[in-house]
Amino acid sequence: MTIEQRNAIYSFEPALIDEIQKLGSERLMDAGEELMRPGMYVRSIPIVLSGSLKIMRQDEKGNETFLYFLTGGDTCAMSLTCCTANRPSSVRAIAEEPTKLIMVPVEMMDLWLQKYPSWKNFVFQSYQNRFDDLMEAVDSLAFKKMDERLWRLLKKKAALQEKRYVYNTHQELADELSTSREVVTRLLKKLEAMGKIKTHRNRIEIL
Amino acid sequence: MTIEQRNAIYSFEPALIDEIQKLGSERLMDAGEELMRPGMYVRSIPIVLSGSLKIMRQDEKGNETFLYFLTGGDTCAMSLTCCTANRPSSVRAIAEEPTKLIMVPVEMMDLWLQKYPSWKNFVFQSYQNRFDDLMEAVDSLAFKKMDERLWRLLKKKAALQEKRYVYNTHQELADELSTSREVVTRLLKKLEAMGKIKTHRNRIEIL
DNA sequence: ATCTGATTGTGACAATTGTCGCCGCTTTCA
DNA sequence: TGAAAGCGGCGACAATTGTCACAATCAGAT
Repeated sequence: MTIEQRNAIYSFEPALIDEIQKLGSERLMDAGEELMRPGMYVRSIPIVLSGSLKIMRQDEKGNETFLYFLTGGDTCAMSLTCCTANRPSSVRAIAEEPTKLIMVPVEMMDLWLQKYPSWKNFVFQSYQNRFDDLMEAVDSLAFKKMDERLWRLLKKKAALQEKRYVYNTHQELADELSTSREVVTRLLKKLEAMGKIKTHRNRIEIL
Repeated sequence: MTIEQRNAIYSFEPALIDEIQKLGSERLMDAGEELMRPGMYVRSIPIVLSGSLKIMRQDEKGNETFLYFLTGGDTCAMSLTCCTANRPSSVRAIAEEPTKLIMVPVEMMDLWLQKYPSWKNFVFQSYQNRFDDLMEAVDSLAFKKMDERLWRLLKKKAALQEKRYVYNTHQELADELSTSREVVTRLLKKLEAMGKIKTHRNRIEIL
């Protein structure tokens, strides 16, 4: 997928697309590769062209919890704010699958905000979408029990790649839910008994 | 506190201050009064002049959880996005104490973004601050046990008004933490035994 | 083929949190 | 003054989640 195709979604002006292609640099990431970690200073804004990024929050002791996914056309709100304020990231971003990004230098942010209405819309739309995503994460953490959180995570992962299978170990899922491996194993058994999934090694089938 | 005094913080241009005063309308809220509820359409952007707003997330079943406070100079990021996109609010905003707001008509948003650099900075700064606040809320929900969440909430409430006393019932605290009254009572006893607080009727003393 | 490490399964138990019932005290208001 | 409602305290128990120990199974490397 190219930036032109994304254009259809956000109606970037042709001149803006030119600039993005001229000044931005493409980056290909393998699944599991880390784009950003807490404390890191970000000097360019990533726009996802294809694949997906998993955004995680980390506490001081290294515990993690999943926040949301970024997919095609999305950008990281954290980058937008961190870049402009020159502050370090407070989240971790990992490629969930092979992912293609275009990295836009932070210097363009301000200029384009003035110059291109579509860029301004894109930025504001991104903030709004990320707020919604965070609200969903808060709902899950505050109101749902672990079994439902696990089930929702599995469905979201399956939907991402439009596949029936989720390729994760119990430990990986536990890390994303900030719980322990045994708990995930236990709840997966429960979901299996309920007929919602079928477990395999390194792979879970959504029914 | 007037908009001029906040000006020192955000360096609003004099012309912008004039416009805010001319076009905005002041609103006084009693403690506990509701400014916004989920599903409500917002047609003006509130800027807090004095006092504080409590922002809560609600799920479909009416459970609530505290997200963050807005205090002097803050504005609601939800309003910024909801107004521009004409979408209903997804949070509840309640005055935590007697609170003075200035309500700015949403029509000004776009215009001022072009016209006043300080407004643009203000808006972006607000997004960033609210993101930070939400991250703190997520940390609390994902990584902290109830006793520490309660303790942090009490400290935050005390700091808000720079007082030793927090005037809340156990039930109110339970609602903000999305737990039950008994649990709060139990944990308050524990905090009292640890010498961190002293409980009174309708009032908790932070030591 | 065998070893090794990663993955999954399981039982027992502890800690935390949620829920119920009931009590006594205080405040409010009729 | 008396009733009702709100507030806080307490004990018992259930449900959920966290933790530990250990076994069984699978996949890949040598």
